[in-house]
Amino acid sequence: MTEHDPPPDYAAIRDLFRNVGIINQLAGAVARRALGSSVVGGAGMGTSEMMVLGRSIRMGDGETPTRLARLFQLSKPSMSAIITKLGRKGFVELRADTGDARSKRVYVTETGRAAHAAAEAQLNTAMVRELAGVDVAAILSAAPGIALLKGHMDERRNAVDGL
Amino acid sequence: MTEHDPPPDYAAIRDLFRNVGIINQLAGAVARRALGSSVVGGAGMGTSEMMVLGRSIRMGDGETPTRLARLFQLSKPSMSAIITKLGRKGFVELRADTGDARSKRVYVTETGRAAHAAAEAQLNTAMVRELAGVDVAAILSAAPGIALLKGHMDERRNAVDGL
DNA sequence: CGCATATAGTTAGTTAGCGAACTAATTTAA
DNA sequence: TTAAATTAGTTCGCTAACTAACTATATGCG
Repeated sequence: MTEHDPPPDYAAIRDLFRNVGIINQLAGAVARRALGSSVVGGAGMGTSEMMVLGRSIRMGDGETPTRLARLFQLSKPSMSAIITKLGRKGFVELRADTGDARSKRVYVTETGRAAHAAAEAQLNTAMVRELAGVDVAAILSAAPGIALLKGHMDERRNAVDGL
Repeated sequence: MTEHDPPPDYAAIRDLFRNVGIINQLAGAVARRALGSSVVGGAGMGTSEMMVLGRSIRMGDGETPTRLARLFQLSKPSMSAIITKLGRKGFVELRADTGDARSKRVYVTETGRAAHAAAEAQLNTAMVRELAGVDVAAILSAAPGIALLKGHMDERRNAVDGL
């Protein structure tokens, strides 16, 4: 905290943030198009739904909506909406938490797992197509700095909000 | 284009995109808070308005809304809305294009320049506060890779949409 | 010329996110 | 032990983006 800040390079930092914003937007568009339709359960899947499904499959399901909201830095109402959509498609199931009647637990159904696998294949295909002809290693060289920045902002935000 | 793609590291790339998304979201929240109120003309300014104003001041005004939309990779209606807001605050002025009656030109007013300067100062302050205690150089090491990725996706999108 | 096509900007309607405020359940502490 | 404070999830209303479709002007070609 208490540091002798050297004059920060505003322009370079602003550029970085702006490029991050543009990448995010373009990547979102690509992902949306890839997921837009034709996923197993019919009707397609939003990128946020995909993220939640993926995390629940890879890291284990049974999380509460609030915990998922924090994990993805989304507000509780947003996560609530995402889970509702996943539920309507039959991709997740909400069960009551035995022992805390306020809480719910999110479980991925078999249908959900299949839909996620199909969607992930489409995403990977789109990603390969999107990155065709680019120096992937050069791009991945940005990963440590980006991870650092993300970690720092995460912490700060959590500090401000009191987790 | 025609390349023997080595097996791409899906997980690392997905991680990068996800971190980019989270940074974007958190940075947006910080910027929104910084610009939220108390800018010259009263009532605050959105981050997109700020971007348009900044570009028009730094690189020269008199662009058409459509060209600005393309520059920022926003849809025409979105840019239209941004310009309308800037106009209502008196930060920009729209003049007819002599020679093409369909077209308009966006000029930044003196008020707009003052508002932009004030807002930029607030943004820089917020940025310094946000990045306090972090290794800025390490973060900026991500800039080249990010710029490369952004450039690549820009090109691809323009190729797809036919500019 | 005059019609087909393309471009500039706007309008209408949708969507995904947010914050504020609410209800219900739990925990803390007087 | 009961009142106050906290936590989980939802509802409401807002904002800023999007796409699709429209109007008006420009351009290109038969």
